[in-house]
Amino acid sequence: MSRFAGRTREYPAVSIDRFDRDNLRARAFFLSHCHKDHMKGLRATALKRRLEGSLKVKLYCSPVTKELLLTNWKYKFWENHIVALEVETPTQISLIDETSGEKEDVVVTLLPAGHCPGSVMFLFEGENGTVLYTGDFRLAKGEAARMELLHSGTRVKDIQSVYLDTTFCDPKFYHIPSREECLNGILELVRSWTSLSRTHVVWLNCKAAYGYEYLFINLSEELGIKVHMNKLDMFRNMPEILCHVTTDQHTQIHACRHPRDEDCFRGNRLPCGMTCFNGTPLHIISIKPSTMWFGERKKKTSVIVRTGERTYRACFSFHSSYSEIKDFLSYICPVNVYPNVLPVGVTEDKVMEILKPLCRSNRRIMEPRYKPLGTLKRAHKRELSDTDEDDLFDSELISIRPKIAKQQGGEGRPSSTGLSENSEGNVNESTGSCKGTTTYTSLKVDFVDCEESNDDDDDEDDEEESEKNTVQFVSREPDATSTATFNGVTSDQQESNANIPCWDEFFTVNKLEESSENEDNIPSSADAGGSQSLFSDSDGLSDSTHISSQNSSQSTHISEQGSQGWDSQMDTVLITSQERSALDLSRGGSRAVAPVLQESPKDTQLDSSWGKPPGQNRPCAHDGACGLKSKGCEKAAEDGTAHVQDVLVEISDDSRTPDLELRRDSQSSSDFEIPLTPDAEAPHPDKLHLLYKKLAAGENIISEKKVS
DNA sequence: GCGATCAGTT
DNA sequence: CACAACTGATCGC
Repeated sequence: MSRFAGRTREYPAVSIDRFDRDNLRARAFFLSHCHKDHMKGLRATALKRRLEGSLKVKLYCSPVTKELLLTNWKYKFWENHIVALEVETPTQISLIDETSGEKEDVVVTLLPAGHCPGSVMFLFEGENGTVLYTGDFRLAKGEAARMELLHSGTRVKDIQSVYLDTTFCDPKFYHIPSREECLNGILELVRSWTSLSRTHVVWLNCKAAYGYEYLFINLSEELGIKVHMNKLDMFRNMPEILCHVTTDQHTQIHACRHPRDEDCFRGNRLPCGMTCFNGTPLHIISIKPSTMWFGERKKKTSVIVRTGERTYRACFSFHSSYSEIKDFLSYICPVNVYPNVLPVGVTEDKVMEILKPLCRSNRRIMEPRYKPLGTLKRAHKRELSDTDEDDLFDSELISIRPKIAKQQGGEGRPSSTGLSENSEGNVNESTGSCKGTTTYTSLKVDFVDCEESNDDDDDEDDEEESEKNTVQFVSREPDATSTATFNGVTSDQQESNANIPCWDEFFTVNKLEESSENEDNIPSSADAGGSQSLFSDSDGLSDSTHISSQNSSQSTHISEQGSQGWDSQMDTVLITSQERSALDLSRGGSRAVAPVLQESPKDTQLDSSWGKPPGQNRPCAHDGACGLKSKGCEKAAEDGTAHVQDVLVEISDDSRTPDLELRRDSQSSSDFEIPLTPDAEAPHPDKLHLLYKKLAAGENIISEKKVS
């Protein structure tokens, strides 16, 4: 949940995603997306009064968000006070204080956030610097690099502060399967079930919130089956969504809800009341989208987990994973970063320990003396602000540009973002910065899923036993060791940074190494540390993932989980990924698996999944709607990375309980490689080494590689 | 009675 | 596990 209090330090005259208390005095309001936790106070009487007493106060949001908001009668009163701003279109807004007449201009740009229909990030540019408020977002690795408006010429804009969605900013959420992978897993499961007969239907147990639309669209497009919903008037002006959903209950895919929908399901009834088709009882399975994550080392596993005789859990995430967050932030490389969310059980200090190393001023901290290095990386004008800490802005900002002193007070409300990073800081724990982090380690914990399968403690009671057979995955990856590290963050980051050499690592490797065990969290740099391996790369292979794109690949596979390994009874299993190939499949599984589905349409589409439905390219809503830009999609297509290779489905006994085994190729991808820095070329390991040596010796190397 | 908050559920 | 919502109880205006 967002703990952002509504205002940024730089532009306190605007309130974003919070409309209560002091925010009522804002000169302009911004709404990043239509989820309740970002709409606090939006329909309160205090705000209504505020609107009545003003001619100028407006609420700015994307066209899709406006549509979704106004469709709800409770927000109808906003009708004459909302201004929809086109996505990716810089717009100047004058912030006028109606009592004093004071005016301040800012240019705001909406950037697609990939969180739910209409979700955007807000980029503010004005006298107090450039500020990015991300709202909630899910952007794959490299996505920031593709956003033109985050750049100025070939470089990333000089961003003063980023107010970041840190929902999964904890090493335990290191990897979350890509949208493509998740979508394909669900698609194949739904396909295998619904193809058995007209009475085999699927209930998508989705939460009452926007964000699943791209799933519905894709299932409908691929299978030709519309998705049943309770109502769809909110999409009346969004044809690309509307044509894939229906209020007709006679369909095989349902996403309808009922207050007691779980009970309905247990009684073999759909939430909408359907129980049979032409007199024949329905065979219903439920698929519950939920977040599944994997620690750095264990990135394998299926994106679908069977949790009961007729129940499945499918991986689905509205937020970026830890590695995606780090990739995003390190690419932006702002002077300051403020977390909008604190992951459960994580303190602000801990989050800041992770984020600060990815910001400009901090780099200094890590290697104070070698400032020159910094220049190596980015040509920006960076100034050295030093104080990393406290004054986040002041000193630095000032140096950079004329900034207004005023706000300090503003900060007063710091609650929201926390800020004071250190001030309060307790920091300490770890002292050694990096290492400290390591602790998180709970590596082992990362896993997740499997448990359910085995024990099933929780959820579904009923069926447990049967299930056992089902679930699966798990596997472990043998070597993971060092490699993993490397792949993980490190590579990402590097990629994102356009292969910028990492000086720190060069010098810190050793230590890092030691800690390697837990590395996940090590600050990026640290990861990089692993870089040695980078060079050697040998191991890298094991996971190959990183290199190219990766993530997708991993996703699916197995997970380690030492605990129960596969032996358990899984009949199903699914694996995926290449890696798997590496492993031998011989798993002790019990039953044979019959390949049922042939290949899926290969290319078809994953891409479209998100973005725009292929067929239609109507620009509008969807950018917002889907969040992702088509560009990305296309790119994926080009790479040809994303495909589902084959799927195996095992139908265990009767048709009713299909165990599915899906095997997917890892290559699917979600990410493609993208050179982040346009002109940069990948440094050759040897060269890098040389460079570092020179640098260490104080020699000049500039001419050589000037990045960007 | 409405709204905000909190705990518990899903 | 988490998210985003919903439900119900409590408290205050």
